[in-house]
Amino acid sequence: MTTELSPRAREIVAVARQLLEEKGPAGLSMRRLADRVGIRASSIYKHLPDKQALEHAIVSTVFEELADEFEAALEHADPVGTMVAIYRRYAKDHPHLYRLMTEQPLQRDLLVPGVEERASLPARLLVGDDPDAGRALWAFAHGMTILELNDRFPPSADIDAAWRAGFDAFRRYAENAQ
Amino acid sequence: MTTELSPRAREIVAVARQLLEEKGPAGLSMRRLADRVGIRASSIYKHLPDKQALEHAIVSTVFEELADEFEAALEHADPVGTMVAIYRRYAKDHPHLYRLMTEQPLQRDLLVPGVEERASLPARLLVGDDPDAGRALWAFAHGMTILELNDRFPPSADIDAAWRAGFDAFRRYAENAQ
DNA sequence: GTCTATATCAAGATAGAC
DNA sequence: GTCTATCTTGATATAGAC
Repeated sequence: MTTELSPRAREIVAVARQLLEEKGPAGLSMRRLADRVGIRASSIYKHLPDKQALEHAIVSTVFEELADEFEAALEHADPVGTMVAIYRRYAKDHPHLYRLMTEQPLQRDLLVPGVEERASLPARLLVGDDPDAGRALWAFAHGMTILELNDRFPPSADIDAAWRAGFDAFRRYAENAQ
Repeated sequence: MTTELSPRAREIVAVARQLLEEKGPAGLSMRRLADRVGIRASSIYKHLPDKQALEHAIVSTVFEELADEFEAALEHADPVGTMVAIYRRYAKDHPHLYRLMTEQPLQRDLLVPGVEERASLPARLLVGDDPDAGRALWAFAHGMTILELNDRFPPSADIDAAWRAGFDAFRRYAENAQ
């Protein structure tokens, strides 16, 4: 459980997160992590059971960070647009974290309880009271984000325009539903 | 270049594809592949320069297969709906192939020339003459697909309904644009 | 075009001393 | 809570004989 992490474990997780952001998933090995922390790889296992736990602890910090930003966006004039912009921005600034967070099934019992819900609650508020449309919008945002990260759009593509088109489609959908 | 693959190389690629589908990316090693083919790992390098080339050869076969299915869908009454259904279905039936195809930047010079375009041409036809909306729809479809594969929707989510909501949003968007 | 043999490197994880 | 030493497993890839 990430909830009961010791202060020392939290330090290690913070270093691991930095390492991942810098070097990518292949760069996050227990040995390299230990090097940065200044201890031996075997010592990490005194603080965290295994690599999976480490990764999920990192993901928890990301969820918390995103949730904070989303909640702050509720104050803005256009919260929906702001949150989508935050989402896109965050992925661009932290591509490896974004991948870690989305590119694999989560083991939810390894997360800090509640963080996933906190980070997804704003998304559920986006499209009126329609959770299905909310998930569809999330899928669109994730699709755009990850396809861009993976360089899957042709060089000629106007990615901003694609974001606008999809966003408009969902906005109109939400308006007509009311 | 995948274009100039020898018949023997093609056999190896076909076995590799099967292996990937069965065991996932971690299961696709040169050794295991060689085992299945009935030769030694080192012999593979007489037919394919490296693993990257092997993976891109597999991806090319997938593009071709998908393109064929998409083009056949043009005959249907509702080609748009049919293609989206094909897309979703294909990913569900071949999750590892789908991941291989989408979860990394492609090195396009390693693909059979033209296959990517063939597979994406139907997608571009979906939303009128608006390539931005077409890309947005693709992003939506990919997002839904990969989030479902990665088990990222909560158990309570009605995934069919989310597909419908997003699809409706884009359909209405396309109708209003005309 | 296949083989044997090997280079090279890396990973996650554990045992047990201190 | 840290260490040394080690286990176990795996990978991609090359050299050179046949």
